[in-house]
Amino acid sequence: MARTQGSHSDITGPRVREAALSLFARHGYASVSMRKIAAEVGVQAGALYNYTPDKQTLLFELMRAHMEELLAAWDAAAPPPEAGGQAALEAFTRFHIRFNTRRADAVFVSYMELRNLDPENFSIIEGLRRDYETRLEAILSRGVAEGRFAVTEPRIAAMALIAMLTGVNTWFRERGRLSLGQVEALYWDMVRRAVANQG
Amino acid sequence: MARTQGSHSDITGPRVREAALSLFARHGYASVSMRKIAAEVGVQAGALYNYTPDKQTLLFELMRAHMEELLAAWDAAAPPPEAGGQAALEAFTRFHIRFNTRRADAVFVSYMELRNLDPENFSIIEGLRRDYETRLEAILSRGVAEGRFAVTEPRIAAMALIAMLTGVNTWFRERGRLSLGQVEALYWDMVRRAVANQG
DNA sequence: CCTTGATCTGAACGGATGTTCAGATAAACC
DNA sequence: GGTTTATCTGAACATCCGTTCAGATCAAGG
Repeated sequence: MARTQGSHSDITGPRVREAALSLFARHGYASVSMRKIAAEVGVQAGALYNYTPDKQTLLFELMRAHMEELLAAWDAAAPPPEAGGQAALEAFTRFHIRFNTRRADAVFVSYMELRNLDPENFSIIEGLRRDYETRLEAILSRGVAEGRFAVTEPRIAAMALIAMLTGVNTWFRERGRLSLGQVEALYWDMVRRAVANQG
Repeated sequence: MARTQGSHSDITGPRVREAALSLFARHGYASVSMRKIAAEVGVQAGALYNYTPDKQTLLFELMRAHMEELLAAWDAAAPPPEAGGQAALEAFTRFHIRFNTRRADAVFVSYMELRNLDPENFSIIEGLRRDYETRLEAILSRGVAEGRFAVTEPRIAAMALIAMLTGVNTWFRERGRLSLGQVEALYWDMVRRAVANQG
């Protein structure tokens, strides 16, 4: 087994993943060869196999790591259960925009390359995605129980809101006209009204 | 030039495009070889070059046709300008869901394969996409002028709503629990409230 | 200082890729 | 019915693919 001791592989491993993520996001998994990834790292193609058993696993591990970091980050940032549904929904909205815009490559790859996953790998990633949707669905249901939200189909509303929020990535640029805080406020306004009880 | 007379090429041309669209949607442009498309049509790979100059043009024409049909279909379905912004927004919402769910493959390809387009082809498709967003932006601005919508950033709201509506494609299935009409109603409810003036 | 073991190179493998083209095929026209 | 013309085949092309592996390299540990 490689990487068991403190050699420079502890550096090269992350560099392989970074190069792969960046290239997969820009050109697509199928269009990026192991030789191109190796060239980006400054190494020959064969050396990559010290860090991944094959190309498919490299893709899968990138996606799995991203989804698990997403879930862990939200679980760490979520308000306590005694907070109201409204507060939780605002926190979720702002969290999702902030987290996803900082990891645009990983978000992009985790969505676009699903069909290049082996069936077993696909269902694992799909399961993690469902877990994330379920977090939002629970918030919406809580708000309905409190009488503050009017949402007849919480699961579908959760998917709709996540799609809307993830869409920020297609146009947001760090140095654009609007700051991240302004974008969060704009979207939170739409989210709040979309599910509010009195409208 | 091929296809100038009434031979069976008038049949084969569309069959090539259908096979390519279906395969591109399922496996991705880069993963689908000309030989696989040819096999789906029941022909050898070389024969495809009677219908497209190369693989890139085949992809581009699929995307261009889809975007132009989308714009034409909306322009034909849009309420007259004297109709209110609210009526136009409802029409847009229902149109977008209906049109996109019936052409899931084309929608999928036109979004996922953008990075596999040559730069010139990319900017043409991007322009058509902007045209479509502008249609919705104009509706939102009209509603604001009428005092019925509260939208401070119509362009961003348009992109947000389109992202939400297109997300239907990721989960909607023809024979699922909800009919297309019910889905339209659910999303129209969220769209209406997200931009409504009084909330 | 010598051994150990992780890491990398460079070549090789079988196969797939987009595209071209000479020649076969067959349908449409005069 | 013979000719034209569109269409298709089947082979060939140069190139790239993921992956393997014997041997070189080189830093660390005893």
